[in-house]
Amino acid sequence: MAPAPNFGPREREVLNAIIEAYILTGEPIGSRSLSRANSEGLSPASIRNVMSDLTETGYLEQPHTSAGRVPTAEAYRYYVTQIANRSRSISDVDQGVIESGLKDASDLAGFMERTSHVLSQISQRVGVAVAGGPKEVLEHIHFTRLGDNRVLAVVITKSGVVRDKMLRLEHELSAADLDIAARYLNENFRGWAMGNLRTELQKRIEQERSEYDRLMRSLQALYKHGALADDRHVQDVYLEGAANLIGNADQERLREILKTLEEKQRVAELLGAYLDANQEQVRVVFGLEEFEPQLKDFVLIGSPAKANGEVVGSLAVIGPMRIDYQHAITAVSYITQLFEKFTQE
Amino acid sequence: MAPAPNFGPREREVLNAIIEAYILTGEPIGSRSLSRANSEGLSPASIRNVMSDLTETGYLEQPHTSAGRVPTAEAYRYYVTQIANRSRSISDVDQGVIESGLKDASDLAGFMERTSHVLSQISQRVGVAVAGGPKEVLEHIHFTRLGDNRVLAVVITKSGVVRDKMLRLEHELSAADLDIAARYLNENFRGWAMGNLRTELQKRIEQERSEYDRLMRSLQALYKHGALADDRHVQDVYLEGAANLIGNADQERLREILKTLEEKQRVAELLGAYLDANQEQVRVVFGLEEFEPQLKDFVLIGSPAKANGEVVGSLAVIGPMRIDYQHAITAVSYITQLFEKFTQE
DNA sequence: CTTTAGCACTCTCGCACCCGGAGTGCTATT
DNA sequence: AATAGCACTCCGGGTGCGAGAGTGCTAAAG
Repeated sequence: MAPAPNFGPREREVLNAIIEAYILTGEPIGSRSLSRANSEGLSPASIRNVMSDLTETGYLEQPHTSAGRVPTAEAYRYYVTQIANRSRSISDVDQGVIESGLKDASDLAGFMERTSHVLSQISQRVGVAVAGGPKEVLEHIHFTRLGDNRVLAVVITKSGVVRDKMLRLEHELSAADLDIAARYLNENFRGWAMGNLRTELQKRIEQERSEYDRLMRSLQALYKHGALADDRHVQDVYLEGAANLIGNADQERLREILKTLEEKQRVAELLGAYLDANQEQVRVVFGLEEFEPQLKDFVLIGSPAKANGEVVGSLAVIGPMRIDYQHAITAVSYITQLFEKFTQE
Repeated sequence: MAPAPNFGPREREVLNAIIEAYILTGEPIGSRSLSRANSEGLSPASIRNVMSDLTETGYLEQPHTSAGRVPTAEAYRYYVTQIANRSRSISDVDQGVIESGLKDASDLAGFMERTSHVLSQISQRVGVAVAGGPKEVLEHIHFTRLGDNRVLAVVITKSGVVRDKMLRLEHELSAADLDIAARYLNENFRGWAMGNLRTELQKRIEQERSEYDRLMRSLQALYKHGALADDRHVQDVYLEGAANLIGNADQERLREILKTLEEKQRVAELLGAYLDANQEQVRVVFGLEEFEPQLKDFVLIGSPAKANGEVVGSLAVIGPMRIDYQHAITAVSYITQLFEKFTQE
């Protein structure tokens, strides 16, 4: 509750010890076992007093009277601020897992897929990687006639995301018309962010009142049918490790969670909502239930993925609050760096 | 066991009744309740005799003595042959679900994604849709320079699958070189199956001994780096409804199954292995454990998806043997027809 | 005033036990 | 051949009990 907890060193140590023990074992921690584990010597009774205080200030909970204590969301929040100040060097074994997992990724899609895999492996939770978004920059666009009034639009962005969409037009457009439209877009908009491009193009189409301008008519038809993709359909989501959630909840809850995570676009929105383009570090977000009630007591550990300074995706671990934060944070951080190297020209 | 079961009408009826009741309730079926449900009147004792026979011939099992009977794989196999002869008309409500679920699919990827969703919804099991494969026919290929020796290859197939791959070449190729290579491929190989195309191209490259042929050198570089995609990386897999498997197995088993289904390429292989290009109907496959031990006691209900006569993907429902076969079969069958309409020129 | 030891109390969990319900197999009867 | 009756089996749920772990409180010790 208190945003700036008034802990003495005693309280802090006990709290940290409880959190770490709980993350390890998953079972409520009692004063006796804690005193035994922590060789510093501090009798169970004293620990009990501290625990009692921490329970009152809302950092600990008891599943039932005469059970051990369990950390609350507030406790984890505090714990993470502690961790942020520690050394952030990644362990050798994690580094090995990541590099061997990502080494033969050749394209962006492959990199993202492997990233979600590696993240789930290291964290033993759910790994997510999202590619794309409205900030993506146009590299090249191409239209292909498929006959029967259908056109396939392929958009390639600078970071290497490829987006294709089949359009069903009302009227036939000739191959020449399509070529002209593509050339116009490539020449005028190469290097534009997709979001800006869409609004600008819309403006130009509206300004061009002469109904007989052949090019503009083509563009309008193509644009109207979504050749440049809507914001929400422009993201690839790679998600792995759902199986790791088994055992953390009862069946009904588990089913709800899996259903939620299966809606990949929703997951992409989640990351988008909580990860900030300006953030420099990995962010740990509690309170996901504000966005999605099913994810109560879950935590998001994520970072935007940048290519040449622009955000082109995000990486994250999602799981229950009982999670090895140190591991997860360093892993996300490390992969973020690899991503920048991977995509830089 | 017996490939041609020597059932009298009595046995057949009892067996069918047991299977249907078990599919409905999921609990072992006893003679008493069966006699009560089936108003035809046939005393529990008589039913017991029949059951006893069926147990000996391997069509029924008892979880333990003095429990009801449960159908074996053999029983389901037999049951499905029965169903194949019944009316295959789809129910109105299923039809509604399918059509509303698929109606605003504009491109192939969207269609397949919705298909997996709809299939999982109707069957209450796992829905799978796979797009692509070596039989896909080339419509158009395009190369884009991305700088730093990297080239993005985009392959569009006749049915609308788009496949992109980023290549890292040893030597730079100019935009002009890439255009020439793309034009060569488009002019010579449009309409070829990707599998044949690859082998033919390889042959031509080898025949062309003159090291100084610029075009062939470009093609070789592009081909070597997989511009035309390997067989196994050429398939998009859409899988939904994993959450529906909860409750059908204990936690450990469930975890294994989810892990297995997360390996999408493996799932694609599974469908490829059991669905035959020549089959005209929906196929029901038991004994998946031969392919993947984790899928013991699971069943595959699937069909290849054809576009203009060529197999370009597959649709299926996967789940435990206790499944509503009638529903699932008609749904897969119906969507297969929709798919053909959707893709035909 | 803080820390610690002691003690009574509480709650869960595992185990043994019992009993009712559902189902079976067998036998005698129609 | 079909059925009614009957003894038997097994699971599952409910109950009772004791061990273990943990707590809160109080009183003594530093």
